[in-house]
Amino acid sequence: MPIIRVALDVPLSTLFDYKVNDEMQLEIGQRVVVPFGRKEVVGIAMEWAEQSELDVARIKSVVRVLDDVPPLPPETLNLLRFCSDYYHYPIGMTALSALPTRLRDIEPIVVKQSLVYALSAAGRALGIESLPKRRVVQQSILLALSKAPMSGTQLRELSASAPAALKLLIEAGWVQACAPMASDTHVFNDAHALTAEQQRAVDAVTQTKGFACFLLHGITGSGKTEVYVHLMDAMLKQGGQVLLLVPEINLTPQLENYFRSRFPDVELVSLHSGLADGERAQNWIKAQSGAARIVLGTRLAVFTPLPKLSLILVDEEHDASFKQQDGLRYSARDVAIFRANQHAVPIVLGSATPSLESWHNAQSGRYTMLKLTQRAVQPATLPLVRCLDVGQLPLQEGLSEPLLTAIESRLQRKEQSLIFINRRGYAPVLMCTACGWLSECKHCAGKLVLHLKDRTLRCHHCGAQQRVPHACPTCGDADLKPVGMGTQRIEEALQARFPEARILRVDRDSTRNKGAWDAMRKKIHDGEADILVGTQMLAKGHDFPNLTLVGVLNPDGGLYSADFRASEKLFAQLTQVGGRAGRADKVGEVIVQTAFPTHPLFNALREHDYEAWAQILLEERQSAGFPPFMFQVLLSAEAKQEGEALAFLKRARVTALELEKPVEVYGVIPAAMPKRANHHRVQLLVQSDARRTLQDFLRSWKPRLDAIQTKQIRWSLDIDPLEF
DNA sequence: AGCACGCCGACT
DNA sequence: GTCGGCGTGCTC
Repeated sequence: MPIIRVALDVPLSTLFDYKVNDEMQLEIGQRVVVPFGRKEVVGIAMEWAEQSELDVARIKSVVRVLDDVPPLPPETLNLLRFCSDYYHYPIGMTALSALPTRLRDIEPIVVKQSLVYALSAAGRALGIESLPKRRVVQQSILLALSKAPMSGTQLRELSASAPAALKLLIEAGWVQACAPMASDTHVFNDAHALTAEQQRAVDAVTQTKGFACFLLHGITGSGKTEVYVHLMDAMLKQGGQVLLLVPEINLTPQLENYFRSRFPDVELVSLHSGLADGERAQNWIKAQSGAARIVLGTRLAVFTPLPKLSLILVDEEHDASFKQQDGLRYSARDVAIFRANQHAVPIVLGSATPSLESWHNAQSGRYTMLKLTQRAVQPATLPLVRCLDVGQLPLQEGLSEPLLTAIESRLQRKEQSLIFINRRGYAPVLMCTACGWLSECKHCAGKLVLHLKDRTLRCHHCGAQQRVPHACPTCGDADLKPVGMGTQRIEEALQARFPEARILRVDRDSTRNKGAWDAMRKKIHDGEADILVGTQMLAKGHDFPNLTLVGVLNPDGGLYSADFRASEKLFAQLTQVGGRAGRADKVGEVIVQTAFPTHPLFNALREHDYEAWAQILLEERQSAGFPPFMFQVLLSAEAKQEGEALAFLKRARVTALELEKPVEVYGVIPAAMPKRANHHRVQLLVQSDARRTLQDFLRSWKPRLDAIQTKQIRWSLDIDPLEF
């Protein structure tokens, strides 16, 4: 009797053997329901085996094969094996975490036939004019369908009553439902002519045969998206599928609409964690069948099977959200590169501020550099960047007079200003002026942040909250002072200074409720706000057409940080937020308040010279022996008892040294946040100048780590870590 | 990871 | 006498 080896969602690095009845139609890559312990679970059939190493009596049988969805193709299984191997994460958990949740259920899914609606021959013959004008919704549906067929979901966006109106139109014979056509041609709304640089970039990619990795380095406003769109068009013409990865869910709905408007009759799906389970599974299925030609998604979309994959695009490739910070700690950008190689298709990494890893690879010739140095949009020049030395200037509630003056001039001209401060809340800490007591979290190593709006002290690490005390808990003194600035305090200070101004605060607190961020975005667009105060949430998202001033408050934490990537991140962030300033007829202005106005980061920012900055950072990294010149793995452990976590890592360290591999094993040190939610956190870094050496070491080390007795601790390995 | 089994303390 | 605490061990 044949044996199938199945991947199951358990933290063991093995597959599980099951018997398969002769009459059962089972293919590799299919989902199967198998008995496991005393439950039935879903697994993925990974490989056939001649025989099992186990006693035949102990082997159970596959209960049933799920044939609701075609099997995962061999490339996907290989991709999963690669990820399990490279990130040293159990194969079963790797494989199952790549499936949409709904497909991990033992109940088969009902695949919805994707239908599009089009004008019928009769409908075309009659013409929209013959429909009474007062049927507004029906009119708008007919108008939309006269341009291109649309799906039910797309039509629903026209109006809430579109489904009802559509039903009437179908009954009256105007409209018919049909399967989406699999034609070789598609509509491409080619609005603008490409610049010479854009055209060169497009040509370079379309002319490649097989795998190649491109780094598209384009300054803000240079039209990277236009390059993506033309590349998509070229690949769609060849009948291919395109995968576009973006950093965050926030951005997907707008991007989705944008690409729909450029390719109105092309089936496009999005994949991200914000979708309902059912919708995500249906979209995944459309991608996996090849029906969806454009797949737009966050990092999790990188695992979606795509039979006609012909191009991968990674937008804002430097963004840290491509790295998963728990479970399978993969980098979607790196996995995407592996995938492109595996499928022998080109991949384009786009950014105005590439990660040093990618920049280094482009410099050394491993990737092909494509540069967009000209702005494709008005104004033709980048914003003017000015640094204000806070050592020389008095601050009122964190704001200097020149910045306030700049804001005032915008208010007079009815233009918008954005004040960027990466701290939410009112003040980062509360202090007793008498004894020096600071509001600290009982459960974490961090400070409690003062939120005046609801008079609470809150921990941003564990979520603990308490009322603001009336007096110092240590000495009883009543004089408690907020120290430092947060978004709420800046909002308050600006409101006091400009009582007439309409100020909008945009941070995680103000956008928590569903739809709040969308509503704010609309307000900003409609000119219903004069001053925006916000965190990095505001750096991303869409263009604000009337914004001409960006003020940056206190970015200095990123200059001399213990985190060696902090200044790389800060430059990217400031470039991104600075890029919001300026409108068609007006060059933007960026004002940075800093204690270090002569820091090389600000020089580069003023000059808009990413390359010079990257050069400085690369030299620093090389001499310090950091990535991208070194490859790292971080072993982290956390436990309620600090001693337990320490003992585990010390044991792990000894084991590492005993292997006598050519890797550098550092000492056991506390994590950047040494205590979080009552768990003490420690870590151990190992690095090597070669990926292969590090992987070779890990292959020996991981099983030994698994063998160490771990009672009360949680530990994890992070390959190519971004956060420490 | 679940989810059992298993052997010691306070309750109807 | 039982309910239940979470330690340890297994899952094809």
